[in-house]
Order: sequence, then structure tokens, then C-alpha cells
Amino acid sequence: MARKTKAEAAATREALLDAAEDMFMEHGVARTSLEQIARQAGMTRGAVYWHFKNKGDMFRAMLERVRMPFQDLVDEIEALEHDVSSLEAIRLACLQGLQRFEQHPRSRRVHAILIHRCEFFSDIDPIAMQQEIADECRDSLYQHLLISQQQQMLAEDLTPEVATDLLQSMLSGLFHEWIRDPARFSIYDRGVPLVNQLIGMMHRQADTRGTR
Amino acid sequence: MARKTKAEAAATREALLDAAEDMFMEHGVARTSLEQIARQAGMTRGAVYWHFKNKGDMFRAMLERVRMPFQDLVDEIEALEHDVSSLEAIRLACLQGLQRFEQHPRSRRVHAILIHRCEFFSDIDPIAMQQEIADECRDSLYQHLLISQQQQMLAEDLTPEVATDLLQSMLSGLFHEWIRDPARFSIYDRGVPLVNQLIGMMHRQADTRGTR
DNA sequence: GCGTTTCCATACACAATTGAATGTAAAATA
DNA sequence: TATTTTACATTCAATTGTGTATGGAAACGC
Repeated sequence: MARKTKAEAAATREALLDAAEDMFMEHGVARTSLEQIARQAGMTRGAVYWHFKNKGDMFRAMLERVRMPFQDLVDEIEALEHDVSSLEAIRLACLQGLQRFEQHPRSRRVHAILIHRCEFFSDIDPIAMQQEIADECRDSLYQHLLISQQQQMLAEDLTPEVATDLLQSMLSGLFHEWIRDPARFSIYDRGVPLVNQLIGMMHRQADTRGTR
Repeated sequence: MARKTKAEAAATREALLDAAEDMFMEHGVARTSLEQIARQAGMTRGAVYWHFKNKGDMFRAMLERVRMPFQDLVDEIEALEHDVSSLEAIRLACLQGLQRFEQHPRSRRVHAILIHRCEFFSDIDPIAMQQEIADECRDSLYQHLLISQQQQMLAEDLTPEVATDLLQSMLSGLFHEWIRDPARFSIYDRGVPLVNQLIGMMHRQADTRGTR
């Protein structure tokens, strides 16, 4: 086979990763062979083994195309409008995150694969990867909720630890329910009221809501 | 090989399922062969193919040993003490469910396998199975929260739909966080304050009582 | 323009599983 | 007790996927 331009080679690499996403999503990671991926991309296994060491290496590369740490969302919010309370920043960051998932089909697909379409294989541990993502989100949430409490924003009977667990669990559960079948409902439409309601309930009561 | 007693045969069937749990948990469903399962149980593949049609059939049998519908939990609560409000019944059923998971290692293991150790294979669709379990739980929650609202137990700004989504998402997220690595924390210890806090916040305000 | 490197196709050897076929001795059964 | 059925073990054929080795033509560096 003739050698390709650097740009062409990079394009086939992307095409291979696209094909991997397709097949992983449709048949699961374990049940798709490298041959299937190659043919889906219009190539042979030779191309796969040229660009990647093996299936695990391919999987890692696929994940690296869609990283989106939660802290980045908060940073974006605070950079955009820097006079919001930390609790409000969290709320907006959550909504922003929901919107991202809704709008980036690649991110959605890859996460769906990570969570529901793969198990152990070669030197890959998807559960540890999920753990890492969740921990990062959780730490970020906790830092900001700690500040919220110091700013007297949290309800009096609510510790930042419980608040973190609540938000983290709710977001995680919402995400899992949605990613199981994204066509079933819009994570944004269902998530917005949940985030607003929960953060509203966490807020120290200053308005007229909740009179007896 | 000598023929076994009916009781002995049933015992080897159970032993095979136990072995399957072990190997599925340790190496994932796709990466464990029927030979590995058989040897783990001290048998050969002949025994496996006698008791089960194939790996998928084995997987189904494994799941059937640990079914625990959420509605059953509520029924138990209401049978035990029949003069509690529906909101309180939900709360107690949640706590009961948490305790079950903590106490029944087999249930924990099988769910961990269903969620994190398997993907598509043969005619099995684990995601659909998770969907089924989640839907059953969700429907049950909704029915009881609807009644709670009719009994004027819910906060005025809280619809039963949002309440259902909140509780379901929170429970689902808590469960997913925990099942990813059950040794990390106790789902009961972390879950009890979450359930109490969330349901407390959902409750129509009658006094300034905190969590308990 | 020439050697070198790159990008990929083709071919091959090897291991791992699967399902089914067959064997068999003891338990059920009548 | 004679016969049938059960509960496995053993063996075999066939498939499938993997990693690697090899080849070739075009792109790249000089």
C-alpha cells in the first residue's frame, strides 16, 4: 500500500477511532474485534496495529478525545461572571455540564461506552477510570460547598459533607439513568428542575418560601 | 462419571453459579470461559453444559437468585407497621433496602457484576435488565409520592414528578458510587443521612426539626 | 534524485473457546 | 431386578481473534 500524507494518516487515525466508537457502542468492547473496527473504517487490521498498540491502547485514545473535568466548568462560569456566590456558581456549572452532554454526541457516546459497554480487558480498568472522573467531580463540589457554608449560604441543618454527597449522588444517578438510554429523555430538561430544586432546598431560607 | 443424587446435582448447580459469580466478579463476564467456571467449582465443562444452555443462560440463572423488587420492601414495611404515612413508608423502605445490600454479599456481588462486569453477550442485554430494575423502583416511588402529595405531605413547591426524579436519581447515584467499590464506604452509613435529609427537605414544613 | 522512512495490506502461526458428540456408571423407576 | 434416565467427564471439530512478520509504494528529508 502506498504511503499517505501526514494529514491523511492523521485522518485515518481519527476514522479508526470513530469506527471503534461505532462498533463498541453497538456490540460492546469485548465483542468487537479489531478486524471489525478496521473494516468499519474501510481499512484492514494493519492500519489499526500501525496506529495503536492493541485494543486497550485504542480505548485509551478514544477516551482522551472527550475529557471534560468538572472544575473546568466552574472555572468557566466564574470567569464569565465573577460576582456570583459559590452556590450559584455550582448551580450554573451543573447546568452547563448537562448542556454539554446534550450537545456533544461524541462525549455522550464515549461515556456510554465507558459505563455500559465495556468491562476489564488487557490492561484497562474502566471502573478505575470512572472512579477517577467521579472523584474529581466530587472534590470540586466539596471545595465549593465548603466555601458556601463559610459564606452562610447553606441551610443550618445541612453540613457540606452531606450536601456534597446529595448533589454528587443525584447528579451521578441522573447521569446513569440517562446514559443507559439517552433517547429516552433529555438530561437537560429533566436535570434542570432537579438541580434547581435541590440547590434551592440547600439554600439557607431567606425568602418567603416554605411558610407554614 | 458416576451419577449423583438429585440433591447432589442441585448442589453442584449452586456451586457452579457460585463459581460463576467468583470468576465474573474477578475477571469480568466476557473474559471468563466456561472452563474456568467449571474448574473453579471443581467440575468440567460437561457439568456446565448439562445444567445450563450456555453462558447467557448461566447469567440469567445467577440473576434470578437475588431478585429484590423495591415494592416488596414497601410492602414489608407497611405490613409490619401499618399506621405510617406513605412518605415515612418510603423512607423506611429506602433504609431497609440499603441494609439489605450491606448484609447480603451475594446480592451486592451480582449487582456489581450486572453493572460493572459485563456487557452484551449472546442473547443477554444487561442494560435492558438494569432498565427494568430501575423502572420498577421508579414506578413504585412515584405511586407512593403521588399519595404523599394527596395527603398534603409534600412541600408546596414540590411536584411528585420532581420528587420522584430526585429520590430515584439520588438513590441510583448513591448505589452506583458504592457498587463501583463497596469496600470504600458503607452504603448504609452514607445513605441514611442522605435519605433522611432529602425526604426531610421534601416534607411540608411543620417545625424546625433537623435531621435525626 | 536518491535513500530512508512511513503507512498500510497481506499472509501466517498460534492460542483460546465453543458446541456437540460420545462414553459411562450410578441413581431412579417400574 | 432389569431397564431407563441422569449427571457428569472426555474428546473432537470448527471457529475466531490475536500478534507479528513481510512486502510495497509513495512521501519525506537532504
